[in-house]
Amino acid sequence: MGATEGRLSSEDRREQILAAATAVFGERGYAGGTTDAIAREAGISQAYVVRMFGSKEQLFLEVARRAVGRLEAEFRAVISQFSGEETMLERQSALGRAYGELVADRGILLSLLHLFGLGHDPVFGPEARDSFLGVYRLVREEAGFSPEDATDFFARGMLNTILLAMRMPDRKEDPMAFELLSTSMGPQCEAILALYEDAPARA
Amino acid sequence: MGATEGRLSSEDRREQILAAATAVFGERGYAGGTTDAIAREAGISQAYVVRMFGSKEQLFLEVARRAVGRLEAEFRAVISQFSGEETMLERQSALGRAYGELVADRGILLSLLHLFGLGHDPVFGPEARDSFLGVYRLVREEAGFSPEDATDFFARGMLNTILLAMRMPDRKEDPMAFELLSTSMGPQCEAILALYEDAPARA
DNA sequence: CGGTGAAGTAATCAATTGATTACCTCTTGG
DNA sequence: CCAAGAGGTAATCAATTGATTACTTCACCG
Repeated sequence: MGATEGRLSSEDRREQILAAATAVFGERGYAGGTTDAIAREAGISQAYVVRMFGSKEQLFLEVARRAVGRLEAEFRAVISQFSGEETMLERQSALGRAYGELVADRGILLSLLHLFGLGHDPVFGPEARDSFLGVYRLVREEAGFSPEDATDFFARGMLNTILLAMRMPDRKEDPMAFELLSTSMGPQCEAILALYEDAPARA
Repeated sequence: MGATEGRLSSEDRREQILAAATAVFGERGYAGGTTDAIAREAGISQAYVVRMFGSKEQLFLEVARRAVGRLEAEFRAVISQFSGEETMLERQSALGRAYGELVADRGILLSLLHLFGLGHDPVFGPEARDSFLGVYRLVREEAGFSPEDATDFFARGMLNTILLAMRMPDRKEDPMAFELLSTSMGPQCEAILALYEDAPARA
């Protein structure tokens, strides 16, 4: 995301800022992510970040809504392929792979995790609950998961996301950590660890 | 935690500040939790909070270490009761109850969750990974869980913690939310929801 | 051309916040 | 009593940060 690009259309710039904000909020959370860090990541001025979205709060809301949108879109794409002939296990791993795809755009899942930590907030709290329930409803009703299967699926997803948030892959040489990572992430473990190698490490 | 108490010994005051900090950091996270909010919660001056612990960073470190300590202590207490005759399911629900106990002191689990979100941080990142691996090791080696059982156990714990962090119990009248809560928390659901009623809501 | 509107920024502001300092106020032992 | 040390705070600082404003630059159209 260097500063090498010249002028962009409002629409393109908007996308670029959203991408930068997703990365920054994903790493630092809402309170910890500054509009200045986002601006630097996008190669523009801090003033423009704020002006384009009105406020940091609005920007985070858009980041969160995009993230949920991507998650739901990815799930729906998989669900639409269901024939009704699959075993439950097949459905579960298909959705699991969809989830795995999202790891590539790491900020998406991490931003959502940070959103979920803001339940106390009068703005983000309701947003978090609505978002989570929306995805749960999707998996229950459209993917046809039982309450137990859906809960297991989300539980595993949350553990995987937290392992990424804490950068557990940094410890993959530790046998205990590797066991945990590969047990939790299952067959996608290798792919995810590989993806993770090019971690920005823009701490 | 009113301001009704007079002078306390350094030791008592320290405990009180740690309790206040656990609650505040649990709700707002590290970046979002101010030393001033902690001071108000403890009924003392902001200056004293900082002076007692040297820095906000040190304070959060102590909060996090205490939280992990409590979690491990609770687990060890349960594990020490194991006879070697239980089924795996019995062991799992015994540890699950131990986890449930900690919900009473809600800040503990939520502070840990926020710690886990700080994997990028040069100080808190390593702390988070060490802490998590320490508890995992405990469950694997001392409680005798297989990698799969341990992973399932942690996955469920993470989902439960996130549901608390996002205040999903506020939505318990929504059938979908209630289904999710009761499926994830299992038999302890009622007790946890009851505990949650007296949520401080000190947003 | 020239001017008009969109893209973008430098400069600056006001509020917040972690930290520091100098001071106050009890208690307690000699 | 009184000195000394521990508990504790008011006042203040410097840095950070989200937001605002006035300005600049550039593309394009008539």
